[in-house]
Amino acid sequence: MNLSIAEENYVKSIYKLQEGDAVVTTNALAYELETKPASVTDMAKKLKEKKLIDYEKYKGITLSSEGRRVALQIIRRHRLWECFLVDKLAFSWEEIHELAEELEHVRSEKLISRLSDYLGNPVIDPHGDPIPDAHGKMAKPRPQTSLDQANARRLVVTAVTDQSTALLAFLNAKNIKLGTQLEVIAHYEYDNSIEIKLKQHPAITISEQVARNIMVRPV
Amino acid sequence: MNLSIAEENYVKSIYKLQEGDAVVTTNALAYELETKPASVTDMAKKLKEKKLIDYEKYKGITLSSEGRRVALQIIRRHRLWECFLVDKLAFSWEEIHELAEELEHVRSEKLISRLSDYLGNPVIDPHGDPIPDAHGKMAKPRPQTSLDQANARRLVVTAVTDQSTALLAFLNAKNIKLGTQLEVIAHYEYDNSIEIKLKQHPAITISEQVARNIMVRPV
DNA sequence: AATATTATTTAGACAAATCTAAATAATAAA
DNA sequence: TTTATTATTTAGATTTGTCTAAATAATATT
Repeated sequence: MNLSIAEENYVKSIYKLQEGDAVVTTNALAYELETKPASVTDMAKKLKEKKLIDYEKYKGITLSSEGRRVALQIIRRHRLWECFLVDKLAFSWEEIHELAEELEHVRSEKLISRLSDYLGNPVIDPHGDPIPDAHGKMAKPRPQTSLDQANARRLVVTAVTDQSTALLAFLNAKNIKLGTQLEVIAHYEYDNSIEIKLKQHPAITISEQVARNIMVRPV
Repeated sequence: MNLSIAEENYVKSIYKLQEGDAVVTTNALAYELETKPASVTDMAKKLKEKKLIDYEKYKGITLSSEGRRVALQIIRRHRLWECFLVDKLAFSWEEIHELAEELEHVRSEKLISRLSDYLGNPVIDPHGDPIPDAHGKMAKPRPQTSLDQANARRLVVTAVTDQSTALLAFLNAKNIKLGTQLEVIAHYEYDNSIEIKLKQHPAITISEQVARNIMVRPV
């Protein structure tokens, strides 16, 4: 089946919003894709026609098994390109998403399998997300939470949700980047600030606002 | 200026057909892009509006200086991706064109400059064509002719114009690939067949039809 | 349960890129 | 130079993906 870029983006977003098996609403999908609910309804009819989704009007959207297969292929392409951009072209993790967003639409099984081999068949991308293999199999996503909600002591940074230059500059100054390991020393109830320590650095205190935008997982 | 993929393909084809300064006709461009003359006329109006081409009705098309700049950028992207596919992913020269055709439309100056660095800033692509630098400067295209019209004795294979599997299989069997050096032993006037010799191989005779589809340059 | 609010869909329109068929211009042939 | 041929353009239609505004369904509130 030959999908347009628009159709691929819909499938990918539905997969993302489903998180397992939840039904995706028209409005949620419109918000995710930065489009209008009416457009989503139009596209839902097309994707149903192509048997990529299950859809009955007013009942929401879920991927069919074929839709899931297609979504995993797209995610595989996206995450492999992210690896390439970071490992080979030395991009930083905050720059890669939008580039991978374009590269992922080049549909060639052979290209992707060679790219994967070339990268050493990685199983997680630079954000710590698992990469589906050629058959769509992938490891369970790592349990990721924002730093302000993490309850483990020893953590590793997996992503930053706010891409503002102000935050990135702050993180840069504090030597916090993707893969940085840190230890939570204390939570201060008064303002919900958090004291953390990086190896070979003195402990620092960060605000709740910053902590909310740093994604971590236990290490 | 933000161009669509369709617009980029038109600009690239006009550049290709111009070969210096020739005026490109509506029909020639339609044939090149595998579309209809009426569609070319429509697009010509749009590209003129965007000041990428000079166009007056019934007078044909030429690129403006801005159009030439854009064309060279696209060609740069295309040829760098071809280098990547061959050098890093071990694709063969007959597979890379259509992949590069898609990759070239990812528009990021930073991506392309890093890719170029990563590849060692190559100045010719796997077909022997020169790669424009970031400012659009590029070496003169090498003098390329089809094997049946070459007058030099010692030649190197730079491209194959017919991508049919039959021809590729034939060339494979005879150990002829991109970069293969060969020597012309004789032209037979009777059927215009050509006798050639590869290093460490016995001389072989190839038909005019095959020779017409092998591009070479003097070595 | 009736009403208000929110979510979703339909109807109709639009822009981009294409097409076919018909009209017109340019060029070649008689 | 008139006629025939070929090239190009115009007019109007089509497809894809989108939109706005209005209508309808589902859900929440009083």
